[in-house]
Amino acid sequence: MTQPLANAELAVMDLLWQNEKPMTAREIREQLYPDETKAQHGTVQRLLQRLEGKGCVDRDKNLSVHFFAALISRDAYGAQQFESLADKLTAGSIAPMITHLVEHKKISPQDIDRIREILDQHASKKRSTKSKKRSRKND
Amino acid sequence: MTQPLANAELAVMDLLWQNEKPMTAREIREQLYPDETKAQHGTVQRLLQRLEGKGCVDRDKNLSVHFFAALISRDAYGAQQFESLADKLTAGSIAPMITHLVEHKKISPQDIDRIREILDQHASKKRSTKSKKRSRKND
DNA sequence: GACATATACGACATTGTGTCGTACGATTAC
DNA sequence: GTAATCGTACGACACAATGTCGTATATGTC
Repeated sequence: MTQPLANAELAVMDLLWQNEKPMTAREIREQLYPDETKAQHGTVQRLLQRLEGKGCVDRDKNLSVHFFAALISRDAYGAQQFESLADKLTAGSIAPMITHLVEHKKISPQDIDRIREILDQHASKKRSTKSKKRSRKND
Repeated sequence: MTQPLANAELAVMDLLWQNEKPMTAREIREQLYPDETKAQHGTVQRLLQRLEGKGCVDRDKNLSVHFFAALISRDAYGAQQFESLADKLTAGSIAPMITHLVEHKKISPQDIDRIREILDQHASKKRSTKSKKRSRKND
C-alpha cells in the first residue's frame, strides 16, 4: 500500500483522521457532500471499499451499519509517501530534499526548531558540538 | 508544475539529471531503450514533449537536432513534491513526517547527522537550547 | 410483509500514461 | 536537384486509475 491516494480518497481519510472515533458511511457522506444529492451513497461506499482494499481503513461490520476507521495515521502515511519519494529520487536519502527546502527558505522557523528538537533527541550520540560545520563525509 | 511525474517521465528526467550536458532525443532513447526496437523514436519524443509542456525540461532548438536539459534539479523537484505532500496532509508543515520517520528509525544515522548540520546553520538564532543538555550554541 | 436504510458492485465517463505510426521538415549523399 | 536518411510534431490507441452513479441485495423496524 505505497501508492499515493487520490483526492477523493484523501478527503475520506482526512475525515477519519480528524475523528478519533470510527465513522459510518453516512457520516462521511454528510460531511463530504453536504448538498445531499441523494446519489452519493454509492460514491462514498465505493471510496471506502477501495480504501479498504488498499489497506488504509478498517471496516467494522459487527453491526449492520459498518464503522470505518483509519488504519494508518496521517503522519505515517505522509512519512511513507515521503520515503517512497526519497527512494525514487535520492536513493532513499531525505537529506537532499530537506537541505533544498531549508536553503530556499521553504520551511518555517518553527518547523525548523521542531525538527531540530526531534533530531537532537535521536542524533547519533557520539557527535555533539562539532564547532565547525564541515568535514565528516560519512562514517 | 506541481503534479508528480510518472515513471517513464521520471526515467527521462533521471537521465537528464545524471548528465550535466544537454542530451539529444537519440541519446536518451539509446539509454532508455537499449534493445532498439526501431519504433521508440516517437515515444521518447512524446515524453520529452510532455515534459517540456510541464515545464520540466528545456528544449534548445537552435540546431535542427534539439537538445534537452532539465529545468528543475532533482533536489528541487523532490523538495517541491515533498512540499506539496505537506500541504495536502499537514497544513504545510513537514515536521510531523520527519518526526515519524525519525521515531520509527526510518532515517539512517548519516541522514540524521546531515540534516542536523543543515538545520544548525539555519536555525532561528534565538532558540533557547530547550534545557536539554546537548546544546552547542554556536553556528 | 412493507418500508427504509446499508452494503456490494457493475458500469460508465474522464483523465493520465505509455506506446506507436505517420506526416512533414531538414540534412546529407549522390 | 533528387533521393535517402534522420529528426520533429502530433494524432491515435490501449490501458489503468479515478470519481460517479444505478441497481441489486441484505438487514433492520414497524
